[in-house]
Amino acid sequence: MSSIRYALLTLLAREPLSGYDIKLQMNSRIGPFWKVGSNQVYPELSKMEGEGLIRLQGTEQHAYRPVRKLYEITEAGREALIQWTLERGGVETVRDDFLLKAYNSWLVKPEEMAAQIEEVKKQHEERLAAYVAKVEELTAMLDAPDSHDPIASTISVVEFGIQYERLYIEWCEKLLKKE
Amino acid sequence: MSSIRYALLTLLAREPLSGYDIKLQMNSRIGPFWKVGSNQVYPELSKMEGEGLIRLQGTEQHAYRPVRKLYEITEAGREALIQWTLERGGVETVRDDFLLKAYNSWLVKPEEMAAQIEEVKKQHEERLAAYVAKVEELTAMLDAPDSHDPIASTISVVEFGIQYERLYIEWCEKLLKKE
DNA sequence: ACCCACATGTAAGGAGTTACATGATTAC
DNA sequence: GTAATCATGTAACTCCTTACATGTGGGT
Repeated sequence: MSSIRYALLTLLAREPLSGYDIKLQMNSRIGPFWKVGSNQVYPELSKMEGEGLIRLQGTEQHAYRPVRKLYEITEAGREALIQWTLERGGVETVRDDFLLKAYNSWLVKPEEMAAQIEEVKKQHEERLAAYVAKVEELTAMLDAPDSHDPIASTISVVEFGIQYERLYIEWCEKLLKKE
Repeated sequence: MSSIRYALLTLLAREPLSGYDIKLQMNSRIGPFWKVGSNQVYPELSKMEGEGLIRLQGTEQHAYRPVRKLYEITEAGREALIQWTLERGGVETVRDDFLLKAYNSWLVKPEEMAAQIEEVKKQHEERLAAYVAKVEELTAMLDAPDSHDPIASTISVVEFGIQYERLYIEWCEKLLKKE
């Protein structure tokens, strides 16, 4: 279960990063799929360093700022990540508040629900636009289609995001028609 | 934030239920969207009873078994649920392990990843079949299309599930082609 | 004046998982 | 005899969210 550590390793397998970098990438690149707060990143990095999954590559100091600690993945970390990647797990629960709210739509006035649906739809349209831009950016970076290129893997995942947002938007439209 | 209490109220708004009933319904009807364990259900029911959102409708005793406590929603509970339903919230994070694993596919041998993808695809196909059966069952129960019928709301949510599983399966197939 | 970006971290608490405890009954 | 179903509940634990704390420079 404990997947946050694999989320960190996933990013570190590609390039050395600081805790702050990881936090930023989580909230943009694989953004809406995974999120972490600083409270989880820093203690987890320490733990993982203690277990030999990552090591401190070096530190940087820019003027007045706190020391920036760059971590890199170790061979043991890479192996642990590969093992986890091939491990099988159960299907996840979706756990989306709005699905529950839709389940309650029979309780409220149709016009009030419609306003709510429109709002949710708008949020997902914004995400869709961000994903589409991301895929275009990534595709430009990838010259040859190669399944061993990390960028190709990233594109696949973001494409899932695009399909998901499209489905969500279409579903919202179907709900609006029913009201 | 997204608290379990509204999930309980959502079910109780439709019919009086015991904690055990709620647990069962969570793991079948709105199943893979939400889940609860008994550790959460029973304390939360007590809390909600104390706050006047639900009340004990009565108890049943079948032979040797523990007393079955049936709860029903109160007017205050209904109002709280309606308010929450119309409240706006942010978009949720998807948080699916397999998306992270796919993000790591560049690290592993294509044939090993393919086996993993096939396995995941199979799990989602099983879910899809369950949802399709559920929708058919619900549609048969609904005679007139009416947006104030709770069954209509349920169908909408399960239809989301169907679309989601289909998208997941198609995405798996696309991954397999890329390998 | 005030907030944001940078970069590390801690604290408090709520949410969620896994396992356990009771105890008779039915099914393999 | 082993497990599952019914029905309640507790215990121990991990995970995740929200907020705080530090401290300077740059933008509005």
